Amino acid sequence: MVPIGFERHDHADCVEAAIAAADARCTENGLRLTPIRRRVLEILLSRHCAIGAYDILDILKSDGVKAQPPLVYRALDFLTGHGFAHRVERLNAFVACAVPGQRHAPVLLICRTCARVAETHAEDDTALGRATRDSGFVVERAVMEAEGLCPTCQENAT
Amino acid sequence: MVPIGFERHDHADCVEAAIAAADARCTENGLRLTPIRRRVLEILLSRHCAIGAYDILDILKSDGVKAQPPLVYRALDFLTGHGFAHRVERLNAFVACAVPGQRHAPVLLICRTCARVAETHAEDDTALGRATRDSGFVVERAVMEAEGLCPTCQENAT
DNA sequence: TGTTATTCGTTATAGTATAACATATCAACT
DNA sequence: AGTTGATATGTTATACTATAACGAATAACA
Ligand SMILES: [Zn+2]
Ligand SMILES: [Zn+2]
Ligand SMILES: [Zn+2]
Ligand SMILES: [Zn+2]
Repeated sequence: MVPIGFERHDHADCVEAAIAAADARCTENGLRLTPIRRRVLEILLSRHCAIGAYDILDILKSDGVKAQPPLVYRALDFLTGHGFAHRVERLNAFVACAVPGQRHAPVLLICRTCARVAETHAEDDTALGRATRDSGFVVERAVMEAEGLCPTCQENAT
Repeated sequence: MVPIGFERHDHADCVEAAIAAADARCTENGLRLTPIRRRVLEILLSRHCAIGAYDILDILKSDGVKAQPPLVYRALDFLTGHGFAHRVERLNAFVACAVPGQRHAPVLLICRTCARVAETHAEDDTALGRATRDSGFVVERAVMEAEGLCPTCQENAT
C-alpha cells in the first residue's frame, strides 16, 4: 500500500476531487459544508502538510474574514468529526484526509524535514488490534503516527 | 500479549520495581536520576494514568518545592528521552513506561472513562511497518494510541 | 583545585484550546 | 409567509500547555 502525499501527483486534481467528494458526502448525509468549513478544508488541502489552527486563522484573516479562534476550532471539529480531516496529535495540527469517504483508522507519516504528511490506513491485524483482542479493551478511536524521513528527504540527505 | 495497567496487580511492587530499574539503568549508563527527576517519575508511577505537566507541578509545589514549569518539563524531557516515561500525545500528558529497559514503540490504550492508560508494544509487522516498507519512509519515532473503554469500565457500563 | 559540562532557579512569553453567551441563519412545519 | 426549534456564527475572555533565555549552583573530571 502506497501512502498518499509523498508521491508526485497532480495536486490541483487532488484538491478538486477532495472538495467534490466532501460536497457530495455532505449532501448525501445532510451535513452543511458552510463557506467557512469549506474554506478551512481548502486551506488544509492546499498542501499535504499539517497546519496549525492559528496558521489557519491567519490565512482566514488575510482573506479579510474577521475571525477568532473558536471559528477555526469549530470548523476543524466539523471536518475531523466527519472524517474530512485528521488531527495530527504529534504536532497539535491538522491535515486534510487523503482517503475521505471511508471510515478508517488513519496512519500518518510525518516527514520531519519537509513537514509533509502522508496518509495510509491500518488493516485490522495491527499491534493495536492484537493488543485489544487480547485485553478486552474496546477501541473507539485509534491514532497512529510515525515521524521520520520521507523518500525525497532521504535522497537529499545523502 | 496482555497490556500492563488495567489488570489487578500489586502496585506497590510495581512502583518499587520501576524505580529500582530506573536507578540501575541510570547507573549503568552514566545518567543522573536527580531528586527532582526521581520524584517526577514517582509521581508518574503513582497511578497508571496520564498526568499533565501542570498537575505534576502542583504536586511538587504541595511537596514544598518552589517549582516552575521548566523544572517539570526538563524532568519530563529526561524521563521520556531515556524511555522511563512516555508522552501521551492524545492528552498532552505523560505516563510512566510500563516496560522500561527495552527500546520499544509503545502502544498506549487510554480508557476514556477511568483515565487509566495501559501499555503494550508493537511488533514489527504493524500497519506502520508495512506502510513504511512499501513507501520508503523511514520511521524514527512511532506513536500508537487507542482511546476507548477498558474491560472494567465496559462491565460497569452495562 | 581549577575547568568544563550539566542541571537548576527564575522571569517572561509563546502557542494551543475552550467556556460562555449573544446573535444570526437555516429547515421544517402551520 | 410566519412561527419555531435547531444549528451555526460572532465575540470576549480565559484556561491550559510549552519554551526561550540567562544566570547561579552543582557535579564530573583532569
Ligand atoms: Zn495532493
Ligand atoms: Zn484519512
Ligand atoms: Zn502498577
Ligand atoms: Zn514504554
